[in-house]
Amino acid sequence: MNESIKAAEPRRLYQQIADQIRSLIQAGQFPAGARLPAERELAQQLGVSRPSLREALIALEIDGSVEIRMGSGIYVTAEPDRRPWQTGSMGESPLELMQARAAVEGAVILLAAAKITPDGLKSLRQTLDQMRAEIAEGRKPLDLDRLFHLTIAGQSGNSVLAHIVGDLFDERHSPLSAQIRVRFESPETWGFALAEHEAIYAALEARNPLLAQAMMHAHLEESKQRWMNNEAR
Amino acid sequence: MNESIKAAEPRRLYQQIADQIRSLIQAGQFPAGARLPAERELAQQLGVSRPSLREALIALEIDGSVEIRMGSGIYVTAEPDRRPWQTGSMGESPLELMQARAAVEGAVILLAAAKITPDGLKSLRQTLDQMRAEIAEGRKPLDLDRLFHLTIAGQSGNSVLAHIVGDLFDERHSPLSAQIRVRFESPETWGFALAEHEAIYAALEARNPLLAQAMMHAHLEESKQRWMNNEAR
DNA sequence: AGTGGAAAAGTGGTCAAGCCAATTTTTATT
DNA sequence: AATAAAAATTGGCTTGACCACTTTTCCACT
Repeated sequence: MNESIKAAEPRRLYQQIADQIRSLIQAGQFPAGARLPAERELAQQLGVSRPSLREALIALEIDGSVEIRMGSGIYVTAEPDRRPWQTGSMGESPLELMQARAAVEGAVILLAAAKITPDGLKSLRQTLDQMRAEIAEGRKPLDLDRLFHLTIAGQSGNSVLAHIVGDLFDERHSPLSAQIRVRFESPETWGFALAEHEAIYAALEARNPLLAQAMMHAHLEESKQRWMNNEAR
Repeated sequence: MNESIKAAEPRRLYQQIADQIRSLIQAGQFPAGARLPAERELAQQLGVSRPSLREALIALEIDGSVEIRMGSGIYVTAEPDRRPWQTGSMGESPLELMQARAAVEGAVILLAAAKITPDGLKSLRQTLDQMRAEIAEGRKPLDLDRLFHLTIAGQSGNSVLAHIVGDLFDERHSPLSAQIRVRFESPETWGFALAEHEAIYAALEARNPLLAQAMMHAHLEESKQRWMNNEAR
């Protein structure tokens, strides 16, 4: 384990160290539940200073890879055992993301339709109008799309859910891997998406939770289909 | 800003510092886009060492609150502007967390009931048995409770959703405020929770999505009621 | 007066060494 | 053999130093 960290990389050292340790865990050198070498020893083995290693361990602790016990040591979490789903499917995919959005945003919009305020509707109206203008000018209304969805989430009156929707939209539920930014709409399809937004808006305006949910589900399903068609090319 | 960190807390210092900085950001002392004081200065102001502050900044960088630029400074990310719901309701509460769990876990268990595997059922069965044993010995089966819920989430076959449920369970969707670790069950009520888990299990075993969802909703609602009763005392 | 380049200052990045608190292991005592 | 105390080990935090990068200031030139 004399693998010194090359200083040629632009990435911060702690990130490199953390990645290296993750690799060692993944490779089975430190199985779940195992205790890592002591900080002083591990730092020496990796050829870095102890504070730098500690920074890396913070990152690993935050992402749940390790558990640090003072006076005792650093343990690989039993995470494989704590996330039984990892025994099954392989990583996330845009389809999973979409399914998750359908599940969450479907539930969220039920709440939102029941509680939506005049200001909320007004805000959505404005967002839609701005989207229309952007599309007419040939631009991609990404931020407005986001704003539309997050405004609805906000109208649920539940900030935890709103937070989740925001994270979903920003694809922050990819543990590490999905740095790919998935864009479901393409330049040609924003018009369709806008029409679907309008249908969602109408259902919210009518304060019809089930219709709103159906419209949201339809929108997300169409969006997924459009993406799949786009990917197939 | 002479707010020294009290050393009396069992939490790690970096977490305390990170939380404090998050509070300052949330309070508007460092608005989005603002540059924090230099590390040396900020450490002094907070009454901690610079390496400890750096550890906290790692955590903040990872959760997206700040961006660290070498030679330039530490900047608050433009994140607050991207969350319109913050103009509305005020902070989270355990009730909101519970509502969010009902929404998400309700959706998740629909998927899980349709796809549950024999191994999944076996794992749930084991978890329930272990919970029973722990309760019989007067212990609080917190980890097992978590495992039960996360196993179900895993059986949804959607790792994004599973991840969300895990985050919800670990209360990672509280931006700042909910450092209160909410424990919905009390020593006396684990027996009830276990019975509710059994009902959920039975519905999953019967592969009845709507029944499973109803059982999950009932469980979470009862759990909430028990917590509220507990809080009222 | 304006501009460009170099130097200085400021900032984060990393390291070394030391001491303290918590846990584990070893040793001594009963 | 069991228990308590001591020693060793381990992580937690601090101080201080030097290096790499960025920004600001200063000076020379046009």
